[in-house]
Amino acid sequence: MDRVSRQSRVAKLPPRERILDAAEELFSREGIKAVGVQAIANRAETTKMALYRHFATKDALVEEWLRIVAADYTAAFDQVEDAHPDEPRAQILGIARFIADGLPEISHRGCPFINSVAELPDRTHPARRLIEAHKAGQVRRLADLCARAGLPDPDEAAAEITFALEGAQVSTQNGSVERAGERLMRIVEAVLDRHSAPGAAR
Amino acid sequence: MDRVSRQSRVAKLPPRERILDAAEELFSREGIKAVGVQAIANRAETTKMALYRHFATKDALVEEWLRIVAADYTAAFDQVEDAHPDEPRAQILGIARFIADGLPEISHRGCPFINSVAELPDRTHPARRLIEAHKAGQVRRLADLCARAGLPDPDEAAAEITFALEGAQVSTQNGSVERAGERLMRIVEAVLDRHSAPGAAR
DNA sequence: ATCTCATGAGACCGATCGGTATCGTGCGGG
DNA sequence: CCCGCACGATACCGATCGGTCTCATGAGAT
Repeated sequence: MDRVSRQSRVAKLPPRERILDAAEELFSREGIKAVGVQAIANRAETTKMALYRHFATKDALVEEWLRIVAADYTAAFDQVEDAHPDEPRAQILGIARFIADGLPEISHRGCPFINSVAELPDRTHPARRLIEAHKAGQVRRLADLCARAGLPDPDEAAAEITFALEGAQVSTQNGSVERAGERLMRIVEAVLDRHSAPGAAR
Repeated sequence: MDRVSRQSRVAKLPPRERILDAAEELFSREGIKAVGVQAIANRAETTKMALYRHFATKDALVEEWLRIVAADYTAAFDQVEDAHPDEPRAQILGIARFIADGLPEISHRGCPFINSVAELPDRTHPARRLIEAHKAGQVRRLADLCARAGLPDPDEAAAEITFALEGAQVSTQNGSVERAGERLMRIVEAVLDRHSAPGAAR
């Protein structure tokens, strides 16, 4: 995610890095199918040949791009957890805050995973497998935090929080809900409260 | 939504209908960009020329397809509301039930609107405008029902329900959450309870 | 019986797709 | 010093893209 801010122009990085930067920019802005390898090479100020020297196929580049995005998310979540050691509730809220704060930037462009899955209907495609593994890992991670927070049904709580996180991104992308960030935070707090309330299991 | 079940083959419908049926099938299964007009014509057992006699461009066909899908959803919601006249809470739960019941069918294919937005990054594209208008209308509709149900903050409640509906579809598509339907229903019930509770405004 | 017009069939267009081959050049390590 | 190798530029490949054109045919209305 901090990969985007790199200036990437004057002090030229090696071609492979420039290609990945260009792919990040173009894939997340226009979509996978809408971007040709020539366009990526142009934006990376290199050539198609150089691209194919580092990546076997376009699909392999897509996969590597998604692998990096997933790693960035995971690293960001690690950082949030480290900021609140042994405070699972604060860690969950920190993750929600991280997504909420990202909404304005993501606005109308959308989550790269959600968008990419839409373009990868084949569940056996390596890139799609990567996304599904990443998302499943995030849900497990949330469930783990919920368990550590002492919630009696951590899987249910994690699922509810996940729905809210994904829904907030989708609804921001299509502009149907305003102030999605604040609402997202309120929802997550409410989920935590409801699940930790003693007799409130419906 | 019932358009899918049409047999559409032996007792041939007029070409325009067959083309729209083929578009529904292929666009929702493979995505917009992944499907060529030739493939649509083939599946509709007609020709590209016939297709272009009824639709000015591929984009126009995409737009018409989405218009029909949106109308189908709206009609389904109408039907749910009619089934529970003057019972806004039951109407809201009925809408959630409708989405929850659709999850297994949608499974791994995803919501056509969410998927299409991912392939339409240009917010001025007519098809994207149509989707955004539809989604905004659904949120307004939910907020209206929430208001009629006497909830003190109908916009907030509608946003929370919307997040849950969208999130459930996304998480079902990428396989990260099991039994999403049951969980969706529990969330919506909890949102209604929390917002109708007297002193519970945080 | 005839006229009309939507249809079906298929060739064709320029552009672009993902991917490959060729060749020149320049920089860095032995 | 010079040799190897990654790089850049360019041309090319077959396939497919969205979209157009021509023409034969067939069913319905008059």
